[in-house]
Amino acid sequence: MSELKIVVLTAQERQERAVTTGTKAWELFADEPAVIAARVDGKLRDLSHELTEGAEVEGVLIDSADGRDILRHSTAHVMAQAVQQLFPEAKLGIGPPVKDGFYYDFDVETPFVPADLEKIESRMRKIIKENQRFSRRPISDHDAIGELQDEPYKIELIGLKGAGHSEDAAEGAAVEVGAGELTIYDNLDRKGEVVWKDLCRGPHLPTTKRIPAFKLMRSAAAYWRGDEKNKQLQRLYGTAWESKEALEEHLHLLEEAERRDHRKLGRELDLFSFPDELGSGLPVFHPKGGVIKREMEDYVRRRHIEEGFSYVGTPHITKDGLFHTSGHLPYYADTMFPPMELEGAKYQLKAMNCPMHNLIYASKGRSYRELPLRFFEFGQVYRYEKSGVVHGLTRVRGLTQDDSHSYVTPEQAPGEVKHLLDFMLSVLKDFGLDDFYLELSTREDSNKEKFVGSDEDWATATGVLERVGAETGLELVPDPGGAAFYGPKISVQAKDAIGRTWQMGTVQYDFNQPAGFGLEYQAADGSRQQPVMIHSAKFGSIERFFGVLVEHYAGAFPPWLAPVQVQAIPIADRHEDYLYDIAAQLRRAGIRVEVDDTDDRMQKKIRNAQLQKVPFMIIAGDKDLEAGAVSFRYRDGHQDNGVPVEEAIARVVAAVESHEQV
RNA sequence: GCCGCCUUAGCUCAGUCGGUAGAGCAUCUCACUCGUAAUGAGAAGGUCGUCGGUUCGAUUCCGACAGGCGGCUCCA
Repeated sequence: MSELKIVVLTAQERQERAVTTGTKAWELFADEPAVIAARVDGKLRDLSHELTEGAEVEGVLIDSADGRDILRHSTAHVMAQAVQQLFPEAKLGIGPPVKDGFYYDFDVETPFVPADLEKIESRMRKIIKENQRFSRRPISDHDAIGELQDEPYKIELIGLKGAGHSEDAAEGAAVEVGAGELTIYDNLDRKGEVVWKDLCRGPHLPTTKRIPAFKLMRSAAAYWRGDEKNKQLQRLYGTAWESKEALEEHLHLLEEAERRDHRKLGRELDLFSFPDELGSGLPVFHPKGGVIKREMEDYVRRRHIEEGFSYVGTPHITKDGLFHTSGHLPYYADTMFPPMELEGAKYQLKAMNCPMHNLIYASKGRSYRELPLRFFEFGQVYRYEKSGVVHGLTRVRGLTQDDSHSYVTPEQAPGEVKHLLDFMLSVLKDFGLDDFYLELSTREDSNKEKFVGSDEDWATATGVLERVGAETGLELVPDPGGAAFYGPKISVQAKDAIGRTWQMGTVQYDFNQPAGFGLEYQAADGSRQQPVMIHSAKFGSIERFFGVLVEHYAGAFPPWLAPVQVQAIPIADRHEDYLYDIAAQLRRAGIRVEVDDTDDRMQKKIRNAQLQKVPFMIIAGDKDLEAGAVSFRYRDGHQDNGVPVEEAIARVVAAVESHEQV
């Protein structure tokens, strides 16, 4: 038997080894149970992969990103097998790993119900116990089509791959057909007989028993190949992890997210509500939510003025001609509330502010000396979002944008984009969000009719955003096809306290609307030139940002945002006057303070303040009165007793002014 | 918009295999005045989401609509 020279890579070293011909990858990792696949010459392979001369091999650990994907993909196969055993008529769609889990789509007569998930889950446990082997088998397109006669969706994928479209077949389709030759994975029982099979690129775990922990999460419908014109399949979502502990941790994180849900906290903390009488997606802010909203607005208005913006105001409704001029109507009509007819004209609710700002720009002749000219307002807009997408404060039908438009010369554009990005990031940081990445949304060349403007203009605009985005040093993730019809955009994605990302503000480069509105300025040489306008919203929408803040802080806002900053609690009635006096002093210092003079017991008052997540409790009894002091209790339960009144007030004021969390 | 599920007091939820409903918290009243997460007693509060149908009778069964939840598609 001849020898092969191979290289085994680990994080630490590169080890050259000689092995006999026919050696499989698993033989290198036989004493490493956490290795569930191999990376051979940079490509992920099954452990059963046969090594060739010169191969560079690295073990893939089950708890690595690739390892988890493989684990989840294999678990998806187990689920699909269970489904087809229980529902033999189910046809297979696509079953890829996704963030934190996996799904598999099925075409079934009747949608799955929760009880089905339990049945499927227990069948999956049985399959896992059977220790089925995942066995890879290359196959020609022709033979695969013959073998998969009962799986019409798989055959469609093969057809698309044959036509060279495997990558756009559907999100996740690549895990089924990939590029190059097709493979089928056979699930073999202990006797080596094929019990199930699926078209799949792999790689997979060696056997089903290598799935340490999984759980089915929910069922939902999903359009075949992600297109709403196609049939809806039934999608089952599950998750799988390298250990029971990791699964528990994941489930715990989901619970934590539920605990932070802004819809729940909004009710509990009396911040806002969605009265049915108003209609879906139309929030009202209660007094406590109003405090937070006003603090946000006051802050961001002041910052805009500091950054050279002029505060302007525009109406909520306009004749529809304006949106024809701006070019919105052909592209955006579906998302706008339908027009109302009055005096022979059609009036529409405002869905975006930019056209109105353009009118302010156009209200008089403009000189190059005025540029950059920056307008800003809290523009309330109304968008007829499809009923199924409305979601708490993060997706509403009536929203307020902290919307600005900078009118600049083409030469000034890169500088202004940078100005806006830096500004936006500093705003987010002041609200306690400091982990970001950027997304660059561009035109999709294959779908040009969705976008207005020449290739040259798009290239210029995209180039500017890309360059400036890169200069921030933040990760810049491409989002082809995500641009507005009038120009490309950069959006800021912020990570919250438990690692979820939210789309916040945007910067958009627009060369179309200035042309549509005939905007111009007189240049130094006396000629008339067209400005570039740059749209930007720092929060994005006040409502969404509000919702994100609630979840980020889990309702425990830093003092400067907290609706009630100080809850004063007397030990007994006789201490109330003392606290009224301190409260008056705090109010004069601009602090939002309440004295709890209900006839609850003092323990109950503390509980209530705690549940309302008030940052400072100031408690006073006989001891404090004597000493001219108060006692602090913080949200984490820790106390600071006997603090002189003056010092106590200074402490609260300092915390509010510094925007710090306590 | 599409698929599935859900809607009982302000909130969280029981319940009625078809005979018009109950708890805890919150609210109000009274008593208690208390040192760091729930004092006690009492009262009040619901045309069981809306509208139709079936039925002697519907909160319960059926349908439509509205609102919500989880996804898909879309998006600030």
